[in-house]
Amino acid sequence: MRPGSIYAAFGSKEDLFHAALMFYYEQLQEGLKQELESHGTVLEGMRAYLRRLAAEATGEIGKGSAPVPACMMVKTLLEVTVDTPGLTDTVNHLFDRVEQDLTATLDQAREKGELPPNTDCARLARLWQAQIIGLRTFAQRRVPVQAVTLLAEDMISLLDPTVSPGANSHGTRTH
Amino acid sequence: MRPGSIYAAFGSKEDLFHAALMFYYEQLQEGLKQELESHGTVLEGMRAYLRRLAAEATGEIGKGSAPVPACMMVKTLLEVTVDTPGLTDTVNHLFDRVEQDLTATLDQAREKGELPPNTDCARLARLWQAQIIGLRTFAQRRVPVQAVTLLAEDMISLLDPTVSPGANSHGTRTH
DNA sequence: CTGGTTATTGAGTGATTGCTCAAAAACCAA
DNA sequence: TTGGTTTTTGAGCAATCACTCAATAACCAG
Repeated sequence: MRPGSIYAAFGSKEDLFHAALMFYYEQLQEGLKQELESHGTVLEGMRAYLRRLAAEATGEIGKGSAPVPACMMVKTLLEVTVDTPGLTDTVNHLFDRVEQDLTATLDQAREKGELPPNTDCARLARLWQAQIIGLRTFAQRRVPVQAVTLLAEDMISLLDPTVSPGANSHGTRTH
Repeated sequence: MRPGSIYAAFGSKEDLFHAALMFYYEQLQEGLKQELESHGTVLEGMRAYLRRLAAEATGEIGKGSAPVPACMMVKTLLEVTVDTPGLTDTVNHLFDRVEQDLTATLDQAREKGELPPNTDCARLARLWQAQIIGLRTFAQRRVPVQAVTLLAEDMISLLDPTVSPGANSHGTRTH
């Protein structure tokens, strides 16, 4: 495809990028949905999603696939400035939607009794979002695969409402 | 300053960027050192550092200062590719150094009895690093200042070896 | 096959980028 | 002040970038 076709179809580079970002978000959403559907509890699904992100980032999925690159939404968030107001709005809107998705998911978990009834799910959703961002970004480093895997497990332990941190993975469990 | 001066001083755009990254890392290091020196325990210093990052990112430092932009190292990590091998090496080396700095700091905490003696400090350091990345990146979103502040507090609670997550901030403590 | 619609292309254009360099300016020890 | 060194500058150059458009090709219902 040459530039003309693309401009005919999308209008401008920014519009194309906008469409790509939307598509990317839908893929993210789909990935979480898949994990939630294939696990017994909501929290198990979310934990599986974190593990999946770690596996994808390290390229340890089908063993033949290349590592998934950094999160497009994060990359965009870090590059937008005052002179890209359209993209700034778009990426912020998408992050809001991710937050809403996670909040709704955690609300479900709370309703099912997987979380304490007084849990502030919006707040917990932001904590999960930060973990996802931290995990995927960390995975961009040139580190052993195991460092990413263990990081995901540590995050899962931290976010698990039934595990006490005195017995967490930085101590007794390893070495 | 015009391009000629800069090229005379630094050689190339990449060399200039390299020097800027180094300087940036030294500032990071200095910031952590300051917080460690002005607090009673190592872990208190590290918690204060997380709060400081949150405050800087939201522009709530002296109330007159603009929000600190996204982390230069993270932005670089997410942008380097196979055709910028020099920068890839540099940024990975700097992340390694941050990991070593955090590991050494946590080792101190362990030696002082602030952490269990069997703590895997390198692993815990990576968890801290991921929290810092997640916090600062999250703070780039157009969200209420309080969302960032609470996120930092939640991370601090999670990383606190003396607080049980059943009594964490997403439930009983708030609302 | 035909006519009309849609998609793709090659060739280009103006703006920006990364960089160079000779000349001018600033600096500075003797 | 002078002579030599260092810094800065303006002008410019090749390459890339974002984009356009007339011409061509592909498609497709009748």
